[in-house]
Amino acid sequence: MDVSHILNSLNDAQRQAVTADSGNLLVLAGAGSGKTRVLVHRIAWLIQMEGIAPAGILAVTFTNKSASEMRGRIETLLGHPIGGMWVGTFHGLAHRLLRAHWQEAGLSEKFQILDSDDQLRLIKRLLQTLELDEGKWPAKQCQWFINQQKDEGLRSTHLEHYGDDYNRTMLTLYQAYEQACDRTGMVDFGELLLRAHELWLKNPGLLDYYQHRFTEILVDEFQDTNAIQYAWLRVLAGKRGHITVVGDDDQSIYGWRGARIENIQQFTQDFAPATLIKLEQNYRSTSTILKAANKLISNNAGRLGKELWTDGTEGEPISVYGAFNEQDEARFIVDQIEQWVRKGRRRDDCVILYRSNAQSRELEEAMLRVGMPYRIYGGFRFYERLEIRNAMAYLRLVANRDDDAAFERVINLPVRGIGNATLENLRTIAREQRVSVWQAAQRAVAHGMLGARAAQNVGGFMNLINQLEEYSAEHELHLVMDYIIKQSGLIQHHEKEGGEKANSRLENLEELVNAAKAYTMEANGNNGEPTNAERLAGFIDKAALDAGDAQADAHEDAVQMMTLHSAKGLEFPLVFIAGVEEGLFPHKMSGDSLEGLEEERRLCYVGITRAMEKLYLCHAESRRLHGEENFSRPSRFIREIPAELRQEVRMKGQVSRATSWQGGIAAQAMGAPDSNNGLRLGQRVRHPSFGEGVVLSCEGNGNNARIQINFDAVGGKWLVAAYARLEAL
DNA sequence: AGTCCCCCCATTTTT
DNA sequence: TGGGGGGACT
Repeated sequence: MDVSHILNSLNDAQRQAVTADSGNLLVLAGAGSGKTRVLVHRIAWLIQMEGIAPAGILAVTFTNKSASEMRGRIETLLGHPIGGMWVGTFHGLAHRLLRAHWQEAGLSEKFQILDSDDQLRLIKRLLQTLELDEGKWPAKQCQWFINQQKDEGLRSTHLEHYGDDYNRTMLTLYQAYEQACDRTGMVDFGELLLRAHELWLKNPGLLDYYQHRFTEILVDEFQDTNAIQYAWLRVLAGKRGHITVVGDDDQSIYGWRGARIENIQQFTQDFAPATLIKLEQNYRSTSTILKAANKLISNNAGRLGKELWTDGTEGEPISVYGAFNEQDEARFIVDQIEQWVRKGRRRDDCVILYRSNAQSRELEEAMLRVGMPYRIYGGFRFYERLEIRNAMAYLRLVANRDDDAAFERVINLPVRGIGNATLENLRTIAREQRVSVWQAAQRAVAHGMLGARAAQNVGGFMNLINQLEEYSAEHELHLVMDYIIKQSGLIQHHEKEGGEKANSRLENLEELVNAAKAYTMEANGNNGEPTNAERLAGFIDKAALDAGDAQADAHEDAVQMMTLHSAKGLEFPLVFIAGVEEGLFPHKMSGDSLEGLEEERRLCYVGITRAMEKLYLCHAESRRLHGEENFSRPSRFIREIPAELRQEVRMKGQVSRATSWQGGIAAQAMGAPDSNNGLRLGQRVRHPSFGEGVVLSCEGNGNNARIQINFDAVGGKWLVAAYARLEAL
């Protein structure tokens, strides 16, 4: 068989990885080394050369985006649809299993996915029911606790029944939460994985079937797997299964949400015998950028070890700009991008990366000031938007009356005179009779347990839902969606809000109708002819599992802005990393533990390796944070890059921010207006005891003048100009 | 039921 | 500094 189309475009290491004997394989794939390509080509190799049936292959990713990208690339390479192959996210695959085996998994046939927002709402309600003080036990923290347990594979029954107040409270809550989910057939994200794992353990026959079916398992971004994902894979692979994992321990940046870097570090032992292949040739960056990245990451301990190289050019040195403050930093970056654009390059090719979202504001303002188009990644995605969630809640109730989360969301939205007292009544009934709130409402209305008005309003709402269901039985999904947003009164509700916001909400609702239509076509293509009810349920699952895109309009040539985390996997010719300062990056919340610091360093490694041609690292002497001025030193990460690869960008003599920042003022304060030996803002100075620093600002005049200096060694200080004995450098 | 005000908080994000 | 959430007030 001709395999040239699979192997031709590959380098030696890639080819080795693609053609490695069927068995356990760890591909340690550096940034920009062709990781996805190897995965895709290996799948093609297994099918076309090893004779593995597509249905024998399971490919796992973390995000829907990479799953669909992989699916597309496999189909392109094979030249035909993937057939029986399973390609999806951990959660998507777990969901698929649970839908197929809901009985064995101990679930209701109509179980629904509880996303984070509904999960949080449920926890808040439980805290109230349990009469726990929400000040002492913030719902967010409780949610965090529960998810953390599930990520570790722990149910409430696994936890100790003693311990301190915190442990006992969390245990009580966790138990109540599990009961509430079971009662209403809700499955949260962690539960999908946990149940799927338990499904293996509790049903040996089923496990055996899947172990024989999936003889080849491939996992992307393996360094991001958490304990339960790892356990799930391990059980499935069993003693016989062959597993190929691809990842990069140096790009493990999600430890804080349960990812275990140990999983990749110990793979070759845990899955022995296993082959290790390193992909170190980089096709993205200049050698300068790669050297910097290599050197930086070499400060981490316990690495599997890997050194990126390129046969490309050396490129420009890495520019380091020390700004006075965050405004200066932003302006500098905008300046550089303007120059780039003037040279005929695209704004699309530029990205500004930052450690925390709060940093985006200043940058945005600088962009707006000069009218430069930009796009910020992050924020709410389509199915996370309020209006979409509201509309989807109606659809969910149509599919499943016992969906308490959906019920609570829309029972009084738009307002239909059902107040908190009525709702509390219903909740109590539901709890006491161990039924869903919908069922409680039915009983309450039937037995006259509510006031006349409340009963009428609740009855009206239930009629509406029933009516929607009747309609849905006989109409296409997108028509149902359209009917819902009109009949429910959601349109009027959002219209009332007025303004630009209302417009965009209404547009989104229309878009939801389109999304439903698109889903129908997609579903019809995949599974023959699903019934209306099946399509409806499928659409609801899709919305929960795949929140959709953050932004729809991507046509304008605009500068990209995003956090370092969300930049993983992307590449840009021109990269700026802003706020490379101690306390911000590495962030002070992570800096006190070695693991935290090393993860920050990996994050920096990720940032650097995004750059193809040119990299700027920026830091500011002073930065306004939470309303107050902070002084910080350049990040240690800058120093960890060899000096010969860096180039300091000289600070400009003047900062044109506000008048108080005009250069001459410091000199004036020194009693030497217009002097050319005087100090200006940004000037480097030496103090006999504090050492070297930079002039930041000054106040007052004559003998009372005070100068603010950010010293390298001791940080920000105000000094009386007359006594400061400063020496200009 | 809706608005307003005050207080508190403040990495990183996918499913 | 600013946003979000919760409580109190109209």
